[in-house]
Amino acid sequence: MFKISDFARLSCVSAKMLRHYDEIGLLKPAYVDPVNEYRYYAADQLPRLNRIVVLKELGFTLEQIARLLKDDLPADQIKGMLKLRRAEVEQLLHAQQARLVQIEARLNQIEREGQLPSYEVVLRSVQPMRVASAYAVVSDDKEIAQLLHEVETYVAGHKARAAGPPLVVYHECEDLEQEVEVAVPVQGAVPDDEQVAMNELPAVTTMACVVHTGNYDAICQAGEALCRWAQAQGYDLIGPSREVYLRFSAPKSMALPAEFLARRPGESVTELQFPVAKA
Amino acid sequence: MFKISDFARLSCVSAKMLRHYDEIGLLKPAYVDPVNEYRYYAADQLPRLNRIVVLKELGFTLEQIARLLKDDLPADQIKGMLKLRRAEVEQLLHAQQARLVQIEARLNQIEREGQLPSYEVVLRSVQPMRVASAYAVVSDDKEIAQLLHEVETYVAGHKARAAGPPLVVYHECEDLEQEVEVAVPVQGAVPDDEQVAMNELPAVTTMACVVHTGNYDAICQAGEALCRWAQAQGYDLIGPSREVYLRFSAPKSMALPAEFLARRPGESVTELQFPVAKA
DNA sequence: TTGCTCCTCACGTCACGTGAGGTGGC
DNA sequence: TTGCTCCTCACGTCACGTGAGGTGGC
Repeated sequence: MFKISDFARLSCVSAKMLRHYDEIGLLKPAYVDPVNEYRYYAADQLPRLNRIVVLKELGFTLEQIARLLKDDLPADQIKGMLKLRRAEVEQLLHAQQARLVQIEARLNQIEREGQLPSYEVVLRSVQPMRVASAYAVVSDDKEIAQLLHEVETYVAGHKARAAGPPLVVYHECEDLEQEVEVAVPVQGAVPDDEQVAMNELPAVTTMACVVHTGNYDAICQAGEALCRWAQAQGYDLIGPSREVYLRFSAPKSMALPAEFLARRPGESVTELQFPVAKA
Repeated sequence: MFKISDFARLSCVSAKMLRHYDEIGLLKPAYVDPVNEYRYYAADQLPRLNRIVVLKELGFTLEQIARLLKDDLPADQIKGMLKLRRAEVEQLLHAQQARLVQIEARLNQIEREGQLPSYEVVLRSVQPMRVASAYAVVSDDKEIAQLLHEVETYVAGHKARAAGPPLVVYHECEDLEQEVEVAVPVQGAVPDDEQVAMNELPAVTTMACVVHTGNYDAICQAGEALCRWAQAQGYDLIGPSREVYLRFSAPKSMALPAEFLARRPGESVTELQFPVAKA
């Protein structure tokens, strides 16, 4: 019989860990002195402890190890747990590889530009959205702002609550003529008129997003950053892109109603969203 | 300004996480209502949050992210942290790959034998050890047991405390003649005589160990398991092997003193130790 | 007798998730 | 007014590490 520190030395497992394994019932000492509660381990407990150590190195949790070490556990179940673990490790492996690629991309990028990128691209999935929206073919941002104002006024006029920031969906582009859908998410519904109607924007599984802050005229920079990112990561654009106005501040050149501008102080904040998929 | 749930929806970061980031000072809301403590976030806080999300995906801790986001952090430091992270990820990657190999080996093994292996091999490093030991050329286990008894008696006779289980080091082997060192670790020292002397067993960085329980005559099975393991893992034997008697029970054929046997009840437990290195 | 070893709490780790219980806002 | 949202605790996670404070063993 060995005292805990001797058994710890023999097995290269710390006394604290041995106490922990005792506590959770994974490896009970062969004998516990009833007077002073000293733990005593028998030599033939070492194989079990070694097995615990090895299974831990394979990445099993202590709870899983306890299950694996039940002596009546059929080989099929053991195989099942190993296969599960294998799948998890493969998963982790791919995640780490992806990480490594991202880190290296960032290192290269910082090498070139001397700082963290000005635009961060994040992937997310967006839910379907009920919107009041108006379609139009426009060639100018000013027209979009104007239309947006109209849709918002219409929604407000019908006592519907806006359920999120307004946005524009860029449907088709021919020459300089752009078909856009100017949309305001709403809870509930508003009646249709000739211009505004209730629509549902579809869900998008993988949306690449980038936020542009400041002068709206420079938003094309954000778009370029997003395109470069998609290219580098091997993503393709697979649907109409969106522009979400998280904070709206119209360029000075736009003559918009004063009350419209007053409600949107500070620099504009716009999010570009590109539906993408791996090429 | 957005309420926490709106900002959570926009960013795909849970409200709980936002509160957490507030608490640790990573992302404070732009405004907190002094009356009801409601948090309000500004649209232009989204780029920072996106950056947090992206850096988290790279595997940085929140504390590291906080450091990375200090606006006066020089590019060199950012590069340094990225390189450090890259090294860690590469490390993890290799560890996962090694794991995967081990898991697959185990799956194959269980496929063949229908159960977990009877012997678990573990790697550990062993410290140098002060021992009282006797050299001998033997051809029979019985002689070893006899010699061990003599060394133990000698140590006990000089009132030295045994500092661990006795062991045998297998130094050289020619034909059937085996040069062995029978050793008892001691604290302090004993005087030398013609047979027993103080020696130091060297440290071993990588010792492949396997525990054999039960009939000592079958210990060669453990040795074979260890050899197969070393072969499969690409390890070479690089020094004299050891046999540690964690619990000694002599085969019936050995005529050992009764008092010697009486102190060692139950089945014998022996650990084989092979110093190894990657081929 | 002295120092060493063992014991049992209790707290910390890391990044939140999950209630509990209570209050403000539309 | 009702239900929704927000708030602050407090506890749990996972596998221990790190003391604190006290007692037994040689």
